[in-house]
Amino acid sequence: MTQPELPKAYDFKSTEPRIYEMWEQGGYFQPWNDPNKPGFDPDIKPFVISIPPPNVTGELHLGHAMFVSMEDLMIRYHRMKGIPTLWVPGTDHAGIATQLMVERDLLKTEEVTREELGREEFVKRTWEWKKKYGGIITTQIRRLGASCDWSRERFTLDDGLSRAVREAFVRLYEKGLIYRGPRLINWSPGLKTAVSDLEVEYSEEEATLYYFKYKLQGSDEFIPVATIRPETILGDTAVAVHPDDERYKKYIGRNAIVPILNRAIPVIADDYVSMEFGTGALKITPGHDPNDYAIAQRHNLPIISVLDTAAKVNENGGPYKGQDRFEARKNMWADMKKAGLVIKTEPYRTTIPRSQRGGEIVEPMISTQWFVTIEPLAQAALEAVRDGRIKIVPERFEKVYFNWLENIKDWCISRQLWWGHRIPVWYCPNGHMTTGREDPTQCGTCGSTEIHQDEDVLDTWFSSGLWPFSTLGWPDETPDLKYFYPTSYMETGYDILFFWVARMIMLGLEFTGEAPFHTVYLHGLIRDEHGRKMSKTYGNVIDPLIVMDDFGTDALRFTLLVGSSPGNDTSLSVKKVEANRNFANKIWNVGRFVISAIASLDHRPSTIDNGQLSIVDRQKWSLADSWIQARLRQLVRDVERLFQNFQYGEAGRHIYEFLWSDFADWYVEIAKGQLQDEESKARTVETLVHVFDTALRLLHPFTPFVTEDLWDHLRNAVRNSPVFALAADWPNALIVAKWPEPGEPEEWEESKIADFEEVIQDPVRANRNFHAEKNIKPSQKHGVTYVNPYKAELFREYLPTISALSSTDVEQSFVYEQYKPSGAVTSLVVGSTEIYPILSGMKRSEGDTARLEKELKEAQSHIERLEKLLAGDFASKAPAQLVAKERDKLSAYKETAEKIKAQLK
RNA sequence: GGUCUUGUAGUUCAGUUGGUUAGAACGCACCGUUCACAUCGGUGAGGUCACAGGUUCGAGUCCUGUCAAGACCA
Repeated sequence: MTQPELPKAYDFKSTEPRIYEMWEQGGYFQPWNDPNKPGFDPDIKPFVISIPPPNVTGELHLGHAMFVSMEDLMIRYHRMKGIPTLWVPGTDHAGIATQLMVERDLLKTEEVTREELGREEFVKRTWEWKKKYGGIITTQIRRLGASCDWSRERFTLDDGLSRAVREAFVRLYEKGLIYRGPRLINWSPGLKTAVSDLEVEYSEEEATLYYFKYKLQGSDEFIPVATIRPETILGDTAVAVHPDDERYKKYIGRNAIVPILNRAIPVIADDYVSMEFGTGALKITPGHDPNDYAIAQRHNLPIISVLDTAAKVNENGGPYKGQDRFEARKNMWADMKKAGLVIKTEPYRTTIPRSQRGGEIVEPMISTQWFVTIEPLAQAALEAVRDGRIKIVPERFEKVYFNWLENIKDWCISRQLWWGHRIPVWYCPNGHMTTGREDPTQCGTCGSTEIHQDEDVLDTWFSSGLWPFSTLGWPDETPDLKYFYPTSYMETGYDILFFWVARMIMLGLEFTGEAPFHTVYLHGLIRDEHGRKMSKTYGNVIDPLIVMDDFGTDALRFTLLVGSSPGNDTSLSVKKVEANRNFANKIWNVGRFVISAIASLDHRPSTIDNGQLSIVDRQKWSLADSWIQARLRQLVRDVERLFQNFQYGEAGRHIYEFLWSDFADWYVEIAKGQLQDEESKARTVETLVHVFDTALRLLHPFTPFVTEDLWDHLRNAVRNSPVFALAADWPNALIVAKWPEPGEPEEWEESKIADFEEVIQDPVRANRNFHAEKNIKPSQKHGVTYVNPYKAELFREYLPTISALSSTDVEQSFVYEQYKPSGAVTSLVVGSTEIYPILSGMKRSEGDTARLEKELKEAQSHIERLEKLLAGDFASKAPAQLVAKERDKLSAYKETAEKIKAQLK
């Protein structure tokens, strides 16, 4: 049976879409145990991940590539383990981000603002925008190979999820955990909306500290005060000093006069004021500063707001009314200067609150907003992690999580936007509020029909906080919710631990009574090759789509997965991706070799009579066969252990190492010889198939495309060959092939590995090294004499293998237990083996002697070190096994040293 | 100010119950290719594991401190 020739290089461009199509059409992304289908077994525990929903109108960036690669790996691993596996995909409406995008576009294309368009029309346009561009991100996620169940795709503004949001709001409202009221919040003047504490970023910047005089009423005395924001003087309602401050004690209880406005305000005493800092006196602006707000609460001070929603001075600002906050600052200071109230200004480094979106300076303002009373929710969320119901990987983030929840403030959930879930509360002219699961037609208190709905929408994170269960049908007790909830892992970046993860935990516990997942795995952020943040200004942004075009999805995935460890940032360079493209190509070519070997079995070999495969008969294995099988068994164990510990990168490196260094560089080279021999041919093919098949399975979660495609070719080749029985229980696609099960370590593994190293690897390396050193070309075949007192038999048996791998002449080579060369000939010593290349006219040179001396020195230093070690407390206190190991090492070094000494005589 | 992370080869990083003079990739130097692969093979150079103490028979790994870079929270 002839196989169609595979191309010399792996062609990811044509392969990836074809394979993805095959998976999706094959229904492999759907859980095999499905509560909506016949034959469902509720007792089998599923593995579930909810995708961190990307912005519906977003474009793929490396952050997406990272989480998709990581989650797909987790999903594929569990799927191959035979567990019913569900990965729920979906997108987020991303209130501010999307609204801004649409607004910008409308302004550009139609030159209209959203206000001109009106709310209804604007929301309609945004939906159109979503329909037009909403598919881009999911298409791109598919390109990454994401094996999520697209039949269960959700969007946060879908009817179902909107109903969940409504239900959640109403329940919290009815429980008294949601309230509305004026509070000091963070206001974004550009976006004209409130933002939560989390959406404010603090950056350290150069600012100016303004010192001025707060005159006391009816006197020329004054208290010196400093401020960063002079315009807020307009809203001052007190001057505060420390109660023990000798300088200002006498003024407590008197009145001070607000500059320009000439309002009288009290001088108060409060412990909060630091005597050492600045002038030791503080102006209190409760309307525009959180600390001042707290002080005002303690002292029952009035609160004056001096800015409007655009951060322009309002009617409380007297002459500055209508001026922008920064303009008013300048003008006011000039006026104060004229009035002789200015002391000085000095540069000052301070933290400035800026909007996470857009970067404008956020203004603390008094505003009527909706809040969630967070304390009871936070307590429950703390408890869930403390008692181990939820585990965070890596563990150190638990501390960060505790810290945040222990100091949490109420969550401002209303946003003055149009794109989002509108707050389900209606007001009547009598000031009553009505909420409910259905839209009311009249006021629930007074029955008035003149009701209108709250204009605001909910914070985007309110809906994403419900994501793990809202996507499964909550609040309905759907079959999906019953079976797939709680989910298993929550995998995401540590940057949204508070924004998203903590809120999912709080809301999940509140609404379902259960932790929404049992494990939180946090990955790091991706930086450029020098560890810098990627940003458009630096111009160091790597576009995953271009990388995939150039090197393939597998290469990108492998790079991200292997280059990262839990919770740590990772640097990505295109070079690394290129190297991993080479890895994909390497596997491809190893596959071509294995397949061609299978195809070369043109008749039924005697070794596989009666369907009995020789693979199970270890007696017939060559040393190389045993070695690669032992290494494979080790690999399977290592990978399993590392996966259990979330060490995915390390697992990937092990597989890479095995495939490239062990399998391709050694076993395949040896197999070439074994395939020439009718006696060993079939057994070798079986070994090649078994090892390669297993390795492909292990690698599949990392690089799904190339492994799936190769495995398909492999299976076809096996099925059409005399060794067809090897693939008897293989399924139709690698994606659902059985994950290799680790076996207990067996006695023979270590000894075979040791033999292989001593009899094959070490001599071959020694010969190659010698050839490189002497510049001997592979075509210059020569014989070699090997001398080993313990394993001469093995050396004799594998002399052809050693010779083939080291380009020496097997016919002219010999093996002895004992041997005394005549005269000073070239020699190599490795372990207990002496190697004498047989070369006419090749006498020992100075270089050879120098090399031997260097090796002797090395051996002697080891001997010295080990003798010292074994003479000390190590021998009595260390585990016996370890001591024995070191003793063996010592005697081996001694033997080597003796042999080298003999050579040098 | 508080908490945390990182500091290992020229570069980017591994190195998870402490086990014995440290690994990979890329880069570099030299050699090589008829039959899986130049997206390749072979050989080699390159590190006092930031620094100083401590615990231990034994420390890159644990503890303390210092220095440097960074993150988060105030």
